[in-house]
Amino acid sequence: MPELPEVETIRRYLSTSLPNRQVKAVVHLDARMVKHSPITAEEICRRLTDATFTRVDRVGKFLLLSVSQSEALLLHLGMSGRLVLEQGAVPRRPHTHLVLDLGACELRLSDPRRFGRIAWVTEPYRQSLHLGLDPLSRQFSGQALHQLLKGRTVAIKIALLNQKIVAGIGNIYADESLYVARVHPARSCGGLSQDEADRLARAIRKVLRASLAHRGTSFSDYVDALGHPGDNQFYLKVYGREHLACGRCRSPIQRAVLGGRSTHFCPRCQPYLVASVITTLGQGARHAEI
DNA sequence: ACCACATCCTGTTAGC
DNA sequence: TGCTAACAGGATGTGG
Repeated sequence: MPELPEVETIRRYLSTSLPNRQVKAVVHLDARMVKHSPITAEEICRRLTDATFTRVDRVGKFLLLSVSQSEALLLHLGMSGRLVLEQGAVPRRPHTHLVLDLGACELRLSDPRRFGRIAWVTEPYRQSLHLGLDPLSRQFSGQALHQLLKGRTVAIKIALLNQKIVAGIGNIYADESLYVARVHPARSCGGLSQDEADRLARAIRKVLRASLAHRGTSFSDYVDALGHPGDNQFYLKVYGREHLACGRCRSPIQRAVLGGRSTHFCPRCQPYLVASVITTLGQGARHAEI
């Protein structure tokens, strides 16, 4: 699933190859992929035709292919989206929903499950997308995270998936980050201490940066803009590792369902009860015995 | 404001 | 072996 590291890997390649390229023609655009767009698929085709890309940005898991100071093509890869630059002679994959003729090559978006999205956006982008902090931005810190989670009751895993709080984390990196931070995924997010929020913020950055260095996680569909898979799936510590030994304590990794999403964690390294509560319970038990 | 749950979609896999 | 049903999940919409 393309999350921040995967989308950023694609962005880095496209930002070296797309700017100054002109769209000779919109060869194909499936209107079913155009969602929450202020203009129709037909109008998107009109604005793209003969337009020249100026820059490529990422906001959370969204890609923004700008054609001017204030207008951009917005792409989201959903679950199974692939965005690749290919020669026109290369056969198109099934479920290809967008094809832009760039002269020397084609930019193609395919997405079997169609959870992705194509839209047109105008400045200011970030406000219109209602996204929270980018975890790789300067503003993201343990203190900022603690503040964002304060007063909420949802499980921390669910909060991390909420793009309005932090933008870019998906199911894989939520589980990986909580494992590194040693925080149980079902803990109420508002109940995290400042120290735990600090650990979690550091873990999120570490996990995302490591994945970026491995050019993303290719668990099922993800490939980069050249069609190559990433390597980070070989470095996952909990995701997809149910029943396998925890790398720290050898306990079997557990899988649970949280908010309808499969959730992987080490029950020993990520205790549901924090140390201070266990101490209190212990004292209570002693009192009870006396 | 916050939260739980349903919805979209198709390829893959588990189960009978 | 071959069919059907369950499962995977990001964002959004609805109802509480």
